[in-house]
Amino acid sequence: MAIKERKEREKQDMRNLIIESATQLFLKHGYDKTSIRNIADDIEYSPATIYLYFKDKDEIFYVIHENAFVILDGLLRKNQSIENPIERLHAIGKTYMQFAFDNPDYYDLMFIMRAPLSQIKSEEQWKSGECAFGYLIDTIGECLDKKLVKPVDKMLLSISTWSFVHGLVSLYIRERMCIVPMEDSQIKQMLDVAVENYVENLRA
Amino acid sequence: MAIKERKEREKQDMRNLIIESATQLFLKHGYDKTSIRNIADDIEYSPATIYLYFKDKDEIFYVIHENAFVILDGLLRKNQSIENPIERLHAIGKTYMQFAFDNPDYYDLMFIMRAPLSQIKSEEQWKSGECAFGYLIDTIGECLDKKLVKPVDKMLLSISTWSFVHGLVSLYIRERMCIVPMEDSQIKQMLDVAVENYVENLRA
DNA sequence: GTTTTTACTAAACACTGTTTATTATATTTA
DNA sequence: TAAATATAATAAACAGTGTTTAGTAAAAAC
Repeated sequence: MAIKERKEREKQDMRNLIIESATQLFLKHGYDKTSIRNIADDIEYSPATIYLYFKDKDEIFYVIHENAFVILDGLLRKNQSIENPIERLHAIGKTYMQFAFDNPDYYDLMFIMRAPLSQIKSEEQWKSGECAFGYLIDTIGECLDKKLVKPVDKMLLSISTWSFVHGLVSLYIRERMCIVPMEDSQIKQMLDVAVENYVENLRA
Repeated sequence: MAIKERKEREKQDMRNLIIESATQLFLKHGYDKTSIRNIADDIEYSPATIYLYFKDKDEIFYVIHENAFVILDGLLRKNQSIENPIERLHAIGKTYMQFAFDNPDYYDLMFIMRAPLSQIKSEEQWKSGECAFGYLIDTIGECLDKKLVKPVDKMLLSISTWSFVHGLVSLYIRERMCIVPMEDSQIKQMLDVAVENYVENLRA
């Protein structure tokens, strides 16, 4: 029954083809402007074919979403070599911010876009997300354990830290920082300083 | 030439009618799910008529956007009676957050939605936005002048403070707080504590 | 009373995500 | 090998979107 396995492989290949095309189009033009017909044109199949491999557009969204979390998680964990946890925390913040500026469309998809909840709400699926957030919690836990930062509830500090950097990044990405009377390069520089300042302020 | 004036009045009335209907529909179903045809049905005119009063959907978006900023600005300034600027800052943060939770669709429109830049980028139009943000800057300036908070660049602290609360609020509104293993009411409570904790940490 | 301007709309255009009925091909069975 | 069945792909349609165009009634100006 090698045919069944080949078919299974071909099915997965087709899914990969669709995801690759969708990701590329999405990173070039953004999610909203990537239509099923665009993807179909790109892979030279009819639009209806895509629905043989994915339930709907949300399911494609979700796979890209999952991939993005794997990428971010990998980047964040590259800071594991930094021994001092508060310095590591600082590096994590900078890495997170850099990821957002390098891949604004990924960031949008991950943390800003109104998400297809049916897919995301299930906790299983958030695994890689929980993983990245879990890494932040662990690092902050280490800072607290070693009394390097002022004592405070671990979860509170984790949410606060994430929210702080997300706030800076998302206001920038969604172009609300334009009310600040500064040039773009100056603003980006200030956002960097803001993260630095925030982490320094946590110190015990 | 009273006819011309009456016509002008009628034109403005029609614009108001459209905006009122659009706002009501938008607050009920969200922006994306409010179509020009929905508005047209509601006011009992043809869709094409709306284009005689507004250039496009973005222009309707922008008027609602402007109105929302007037509302928020008014709410924030109600805290002016609080004399201690750092306590006022705390109150402003809580008011901002309450506004977001009470009017998530307004908040979305104001600070999260991908905005029609053509309208918003022009600084004139951001007037009320600048006004609300200006009020934050002024309050923080007062805190700095009176040496109630640790010395730091005024603009940096203003952006940081805004970003912090925006981060908390926007992650909640766009349902990313679901990775935190807590119930909704607990999360909301924690967000409140986070703001309190943040302001306390600023103290000199 | 005739002309001109204004207010409005039906219908169309070019899109969107998605579904259905149909066809051609590949696989299985007799 | 030939007929029956299962699979893969698609053309066409459905219901929706924002927006434009051409045409019609009513109001205002002359």
